[in-house]
Amino acid sequence: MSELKIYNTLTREKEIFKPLNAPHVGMYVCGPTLYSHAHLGNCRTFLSFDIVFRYLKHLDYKVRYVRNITDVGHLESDGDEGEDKIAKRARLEKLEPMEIVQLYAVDFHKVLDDFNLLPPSIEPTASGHIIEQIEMTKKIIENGLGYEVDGTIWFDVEKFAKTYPYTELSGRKLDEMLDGTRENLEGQEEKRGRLDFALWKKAKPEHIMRWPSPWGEGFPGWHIECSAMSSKYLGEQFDIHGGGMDLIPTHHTNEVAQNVACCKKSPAKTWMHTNMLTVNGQKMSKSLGNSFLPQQLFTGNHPLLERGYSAMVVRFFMLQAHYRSTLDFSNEALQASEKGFNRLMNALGLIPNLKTASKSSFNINELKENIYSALNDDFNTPVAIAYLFDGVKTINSINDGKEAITEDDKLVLHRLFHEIVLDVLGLKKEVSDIIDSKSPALIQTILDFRSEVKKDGNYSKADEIRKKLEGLGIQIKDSKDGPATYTITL
RNA sequence: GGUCGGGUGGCCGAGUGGUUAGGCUCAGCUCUGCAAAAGCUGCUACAGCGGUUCAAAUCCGCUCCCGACCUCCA
Repeated sequence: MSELKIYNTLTREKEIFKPLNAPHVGMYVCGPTLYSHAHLGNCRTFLSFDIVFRYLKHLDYKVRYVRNITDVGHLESDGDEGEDKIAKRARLEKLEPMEIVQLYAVDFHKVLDDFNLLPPSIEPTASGHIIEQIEMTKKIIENGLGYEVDGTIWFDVEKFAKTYPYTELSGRKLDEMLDGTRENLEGQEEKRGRLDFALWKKAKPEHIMRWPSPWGEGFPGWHIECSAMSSKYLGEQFDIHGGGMDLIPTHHTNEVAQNVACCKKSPAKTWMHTNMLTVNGQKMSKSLGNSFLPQQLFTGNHPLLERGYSAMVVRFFMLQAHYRSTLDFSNEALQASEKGFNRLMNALGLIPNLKTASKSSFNINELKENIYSALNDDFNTPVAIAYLFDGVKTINSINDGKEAITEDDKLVLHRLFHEIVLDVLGLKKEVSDIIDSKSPALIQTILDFRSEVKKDGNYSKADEIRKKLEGLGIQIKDSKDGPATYTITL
C-alpha cells in the first residue's frame, strides 16, 4: 500500500504525510464569516476538507478538526476606515450583530448537513476568544512587532520581514508588494508601513461590538482570531492548516506572521489550499453576481439553471474534480454527474445480491489498490472515482452473469465500496419523500397489477403505467421471465 | 501594470516522457413485446510555432488566449 502524500503550499511539493504526534492529527480550516448566506463556492472548500477529515479518520488517525466561525473582526478592508462586515450588516438590517450571526450560522449548518459534511470536532467563534486574542496581541507587542496608535494595534510587517520570511506562503517578493501598495494612502496615516494590518481595532462610539482591552474598548482584527484559536486547541504547531486559495496572500500570510511573532513558531507543517469554483470560467463570488446559493441549486430556481439537482449529485459533481483544480459549473456537467452518481449508487445496491462462484474472474485486490493509491495521491478523488467505475462495470457484469466472484471476494468488494463510497466520499443514497414504510408494498401492488395487464397482452396500458411511475421517479425494469424490478431515481 | 496558475476529444474532467483515465453525450449492436437498465463496439483529444529526445499532452523557448491574486472574498 502506498503512503499518503499531501501537496504543501509552503514547499510547493507533494510530501509524505507524517503526523507530529501520530496517531493524533490536528487540522485547522478557516471557516466562514457569517454576514450572509454561504454560496456554492464556499461549500466546495469545506467539502474538500470534509474528504480530508473523512479519509484521515478512515486511515485510523485520531483527528481533531477545528473550523472556526468568524462572528466579529472581519473588516471590509485593512485600512483605517474598514468596517466590521457583521457590524455593517447588523446596522443595515437594524439587528443585533449576534442575530445576524445566528441567522446565517443556522443556515450554514443546515446546508453543510444537506451536503453530508461531518461536523468538525470543535467550531470556535472569534467572539468567544477575545481574551486569547488580546493575550496574543500583547505578546506580539512585547516582542516588538506590534505598535499602538490611538487605541489601535498594528502589526509591523516590514520589521517582521527583516528577521523572518513574510512571503513564504504566497511566494511574492516583499519589495514588489510594497511597490504595489504605494497608492491609495488616504485614511491610512496611522500605520507606519503600507502592509501593516490591525491586530486590534479601536471601537468608534457608534460601534456595537466592543470589548475592553489594555488599549481601550475595541474589537479584534480578522487574522488574529485564527492564530489565537488554532494555538489554543491544536497547540503552537499542528499538522494541517487549510482554506481557500484566495486566503493565501493576505489572511494566511498574516496568520503565520502573527504566530511567529508571538511564539517563534510557524503554526502548521502542511498548508492545504483549495481552488475556486467557476461559472463560465470566472470565479464564483457575490460581487460578480454569479454565485449560487445551495437552495437555488436544489430547487433549480436560478437564471442559469434548467432544473434542480440534489445535494448528493452536487457533492459527487465536485468530487469528480481535484480540489486543487478550478471546477467549472454548468447544467451539462451537473446532468452528467447525476447519471454517473445514479449508476454508482445502483451498483452499490447490487453487491449484496450478487451470486457467488468458486472462482473470481477478476482481481479484487488490484481494484482496491488502485482506489487507495489514488486517494493517497493528495486525495485524488476523481481518479478514485474512475476506478470505482471500473468496479461498477465489474459489478454489473457479475450481475449479468458475464463475470464471476467468490464469496470471499464479494465480502472484500462489499466492504471496499461501502467504506470508500459512503464513509470516505460521504455519498449516500437519497430517498425521496414518496418512500415511506408502506410505499414498497404499494409499488409492488402496482407492479403486480401491471404484470397481469401485460399477461393479457395489453402492452399500451402497461407502457402507460410504466411512464406514469417514471414520472414519479420510479423506474421499472422488466425481465424476460422473472418479475419486474424497480429503482428510485429521484 | 506586477506575481502566480491554466489552455486536454461534443461537455465535464484526470494525467507530467513510452501503456484505454473516468463520467456524460452521440452512433451501431446484444438483450427486450417495446422500452429502460446493463453489456459490447465505434467516435482516440491534448492552443499555436520551434527545440531537446529513440520517444512529448507531459521537458525547454517563444507567441496567442483565459483565470486568480495584488481591496473583502472559500
